[in-house]
Amino acid sequence: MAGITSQIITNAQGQVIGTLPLLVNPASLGGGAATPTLPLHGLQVQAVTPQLLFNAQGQIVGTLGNGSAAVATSAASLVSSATPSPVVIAPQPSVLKTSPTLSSAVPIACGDAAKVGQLVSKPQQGAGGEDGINLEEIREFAKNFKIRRLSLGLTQTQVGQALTATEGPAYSQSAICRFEKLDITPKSAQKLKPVLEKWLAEAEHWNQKGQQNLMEFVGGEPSKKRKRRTSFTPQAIEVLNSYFKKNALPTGQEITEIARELNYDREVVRVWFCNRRQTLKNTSKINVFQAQQ
DNA sequence: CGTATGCAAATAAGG
DNA sequence: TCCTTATTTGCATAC
Repeated sequence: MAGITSQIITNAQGQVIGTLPLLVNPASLGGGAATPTLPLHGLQVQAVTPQLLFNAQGQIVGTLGNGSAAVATSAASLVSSATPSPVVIAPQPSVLKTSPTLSSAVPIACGDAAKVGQLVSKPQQGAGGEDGINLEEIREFAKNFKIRRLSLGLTQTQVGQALTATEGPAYSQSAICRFEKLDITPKSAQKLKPVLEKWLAEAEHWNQKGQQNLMEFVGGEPSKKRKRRTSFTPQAIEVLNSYFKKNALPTGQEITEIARELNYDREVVRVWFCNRRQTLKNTSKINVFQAQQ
């Protein structure tokens, strides 16, 4: 049935590290939801480096040449086709419903939002998501982004750190990874795309002026926008849980005291209780439906 | 070492 | 100010 949308280049670990542009998603039926964007990425504008694609290790993993898309079969292993689905669909450990007996697709509480990677492979949405988001375009960009990032010889971590330095929201390696894999909601992707687009263009700009400039650009300064995630010690968790067991909704005064005792920020403790309540509620909700079996 | 991912901290939005 | 609900995002660690 479904053919191959493009050739996927993977490394030895089986991770996708790039693709060879071939066709653009033929899946769509007569709809012709063709993207206005060109099938070719307009990134060879700058021939900073040859038209070769390297991975972080400096291995040649492919070329960007127009026409002669010869693939260098060096140490890197190329897996063309053989992949049933163009986009990897995350396992999504969501509630499994293997029981054919009852086809009750009860939307237990808040089902997890579908990821771009899953959505993009579908023709249309049903109801609910009236998003005017161009998933195809995002998918295209994500693929493109990865190739260009690799061409600059940058890692996800470097991008994440650099992004934290520049204006706009900060993101971690995880975020970059998820964006590239499209393991995020369309909304998030839509928000991230312009940020990455702008940053990447700037990075390429500096790279042209010399790799030293790129590294300078990448090695920005802190400038954190989002509060760093707190990591509670196991001991603190224990204490918090014991308090929670006694009273899940402590007063402001009590929160203040607990925070002082554990030596954590008051706000952090308050949020911990909020999240704890939420988790408990969701968990029990699921159990109600999943009780049997 | 770089990337992928589970769990949950942080944030957004509406009371 | 702080709650709830829904969601986004990152630490820690597995791969």
